[in-house]
Amino acid sequence: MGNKKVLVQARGITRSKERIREENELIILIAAEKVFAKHGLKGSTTKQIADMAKLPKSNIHYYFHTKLNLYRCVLESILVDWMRAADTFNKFDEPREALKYYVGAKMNLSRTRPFGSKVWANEIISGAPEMEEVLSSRLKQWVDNCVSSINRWVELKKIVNVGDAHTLLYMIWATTQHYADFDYQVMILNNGKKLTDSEFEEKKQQVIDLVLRSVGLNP
Amino acid sequence: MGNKKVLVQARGITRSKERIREENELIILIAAEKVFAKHGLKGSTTKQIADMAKLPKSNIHYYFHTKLNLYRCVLESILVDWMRAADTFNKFDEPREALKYYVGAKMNLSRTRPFGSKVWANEIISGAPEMEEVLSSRLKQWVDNCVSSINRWVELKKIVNVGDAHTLLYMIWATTQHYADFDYQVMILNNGKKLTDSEFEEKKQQVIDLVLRSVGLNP
DNA sequence: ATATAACCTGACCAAATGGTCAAATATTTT
DNA sequence: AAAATATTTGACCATTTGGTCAGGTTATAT
Repeated sequence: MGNKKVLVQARGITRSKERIREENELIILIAAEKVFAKHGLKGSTTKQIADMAKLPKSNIHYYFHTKLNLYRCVLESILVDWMRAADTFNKFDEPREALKYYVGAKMNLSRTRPFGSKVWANEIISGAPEMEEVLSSRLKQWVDNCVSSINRWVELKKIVNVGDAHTLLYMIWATTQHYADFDYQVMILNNGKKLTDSEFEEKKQQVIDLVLRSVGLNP
Repeated sequence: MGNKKVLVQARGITRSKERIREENELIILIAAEKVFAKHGLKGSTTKQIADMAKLPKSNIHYYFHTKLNLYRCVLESILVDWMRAADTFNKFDEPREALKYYVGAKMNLSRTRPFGSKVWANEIISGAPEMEEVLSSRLKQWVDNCVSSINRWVELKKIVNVGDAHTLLYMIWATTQHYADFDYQVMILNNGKKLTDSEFEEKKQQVIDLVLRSVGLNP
């Protein structure tokens, strides 16, 4: 069999260098997100991540050099999704719509990316050693903006006076993220069964209704 | 100087064996709670705990044998406080009082024992490998009871129909524990300053009001 | 007083871990 | 085709870690 033919055939099968890097980095990021979610930064080992990614450990270091760097990349990648969900808050002027879509978006994120939420939770619980800057700059700015919106709604008598707007925001964050971070507990209290998609949609609507009523809006 | 006198004097200063064990176990438990809160089970080292307790590492092993056993003891000790707070829920028949005191008790716990809350959060996020039994027996039973109370209130038209009572319960847990688990984030968004006692009392009242309104009660 | 039991701790060890490296293989460029 | 570049991976290493242990000190029972 001629080498050329084999090579040509191989071309169709083998991946280009660019794709190889892209694919492997993604595989590793996904594996790392799961492992970090379960064990935190210090508790996770590169071996565990390698096994989860079904790659040799050296390969992890080849693409991300150090565990800490990989961890930061995971956090960065999660941040992108979170910021997109955060945007929905400012897409609507009316509190009913803004809150409804924001809470919905956060609930969806907890459903689709629970490991990411857990990694963030772990990071914050540990005192946010790697995310200090993001928190006090990007997040702070977004929150300040958000707080202004809520205060304006209060002034316009569109919602009741909730006191400090942060309290409302924290309630929304905590409640929606609970379904990701504490999914294991939720499962146990759901008679040991994971929430089905339709069950989850129910909960989502219930959370939205609770939030709307909490600011004096009738769902 | 007679030996007897020295001995008698010494008696007043030295601790009895019983007290020594009591005191050291407590010192170690408190230190371990802090370290586990920050790094989780796998991420914490016995050396870190020893340093925090200002005792040699061997001493930690002398009293608790293994890291895992110490971790379980920390969880057990936190559970006692949590169960006490949980009791307040059933002390009142009227939803307004029951919810007010329960939310208040949970907020107080987040304030007084934030490290304990973090250890629990870490444990649940990691899939509750050590607490499976407690969750599916003791906690499940308490929650079932709680759900019944809420459903009864709905039937008696004392609160609005919240759908699944678990959703309300999760909102309360998540929101109150947020002030412990994410205290670092709360601090950063409070312009980098920890909440003062009076600020915290304000937030507590605001959370209570949000919860009451969320079930259709006018605070 | 003396024996016994509990407490204390530095020295030590086997296993695990993050990371390196050189050599092999695969793709791309010239 | 061959030189250059990128990927792959097993072998290896220094450090860290949970845990042990022997030998010491301190309190208590007889």
